[in-house]
Amino acid sequence: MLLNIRSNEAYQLLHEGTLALSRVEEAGVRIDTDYVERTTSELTKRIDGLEKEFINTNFYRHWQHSSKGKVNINSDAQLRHFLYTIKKLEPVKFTESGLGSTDEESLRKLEIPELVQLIEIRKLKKTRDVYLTGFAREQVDGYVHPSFNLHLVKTYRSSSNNPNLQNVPVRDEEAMQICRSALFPHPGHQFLDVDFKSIEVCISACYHHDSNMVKYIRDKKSDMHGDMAKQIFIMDKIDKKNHGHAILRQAAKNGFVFPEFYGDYYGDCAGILCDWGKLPRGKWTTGMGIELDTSAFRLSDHLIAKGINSYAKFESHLKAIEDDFWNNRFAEYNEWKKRWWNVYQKYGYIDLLTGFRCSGVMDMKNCINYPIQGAAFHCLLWTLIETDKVMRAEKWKSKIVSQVHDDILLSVHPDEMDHVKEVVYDIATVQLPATWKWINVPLEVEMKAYKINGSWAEKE
DNA sequence: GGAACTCGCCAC
DNA sequence: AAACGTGGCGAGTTCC
Repeated sequence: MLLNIRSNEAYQLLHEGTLALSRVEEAGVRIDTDYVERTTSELTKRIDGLEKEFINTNFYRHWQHSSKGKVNINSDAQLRHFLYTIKKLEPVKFTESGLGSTDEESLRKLEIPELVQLIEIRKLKKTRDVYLTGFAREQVDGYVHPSFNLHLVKTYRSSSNNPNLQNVPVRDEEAMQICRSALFPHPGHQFLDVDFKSIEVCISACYHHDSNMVKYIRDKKSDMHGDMAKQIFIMDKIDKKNHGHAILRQAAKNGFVFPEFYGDYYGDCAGILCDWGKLPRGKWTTGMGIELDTSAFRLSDHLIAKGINSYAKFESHLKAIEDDFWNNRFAEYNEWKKRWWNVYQKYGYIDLLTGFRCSGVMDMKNCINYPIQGAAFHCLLWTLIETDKVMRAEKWKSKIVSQVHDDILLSVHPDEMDHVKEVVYDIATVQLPATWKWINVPLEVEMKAYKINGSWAEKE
């Protein structure tokens, strides 16, 4: 990756960031090696059992019978050949190089029970082989010391390896429990997680200054995702305390707002939202899709009542919303996107607000996303550097132990907890915006403490 | 026979 | 036409 540094300040950020992250690496994260060993062999037993079950199915026998040599159930190539050439099933999607996909989504959509078993085996193997054995391999005297790199990523974000602590499962409850139960703060400490709230949305506003977007960020009573949920699901109001409303708001956020910000379009959003809501691609009738308030009231009932009774109608509904989103609600953001793309096409590069330059082959989505992702991460990096300075000056027992894009993980001595929180809060929300004058919206952080001596799976 | 590579998948 | 960016693994292929 070409590091193109355009200011002394940018140089200084990387220089100090590298030193601060080397201290994070040195501090390390404690691992319970007995737990890792025990759990690895438990997982192996479970995987062996599941594989025996799988091998006893007619599906597997057919697969083996159709194959020249011994079937390797871990081989996507062999599975692909069996499903799409031997059984002549129609792939639901294709890989980059045009082959039938065998990823989880594809296997689920084929609705073959044995493939669900295979998905479970894949998941457990990944948990065991990538995470648990990775931790065991990398640990030295009961601590892992992941590298945090600042020179590898073309967006000027960071990356992590040996082991990678930036992709430890969290959304999948079972995988999260298994992996994060291995990782601990320093003895007598507790983890503290500091998270910038919607930092990429905030940083995007620093580039485009869209007045409606700035209003959404500044006005705590406004609710962008709630407003989009109202529009997408045709509702008068969204009450965050109502469960049915809350899930619709979440769907609007993950199925429309973020995809649109990243450069996706209404057609994909329709697919994402219908998959999420368990609605089919064709005509909709009563009683379809996920439950809203009660089991009697389903998503299709709600949408049909609003005049949307098919996938096609929902898609054109989203098309109109997208049009309103970019040409009305966030028209200034949209103008910025066009200007930014023109700048790249004319000069061959774009500059981040933090003094770094992105060049090379980029499409329009890259041009929009790189500077936002990079500068957002630089807010985190600046916060980490300044926290590290205070930590050393005041000789804290507490340490910074990890970092991922908009999130800092500390191992905190309980006596220092209140002070650490205060210092980090002040650096992130007061000192940072005061230092980088281009930050034109308030920044917020959320802090979550974990149990004393508790693993990374045990929130307080 | 092993190193180095690509692909596909999947975790964030 | 159609989601940004990573790291790491196993399978399979190619090269020496």
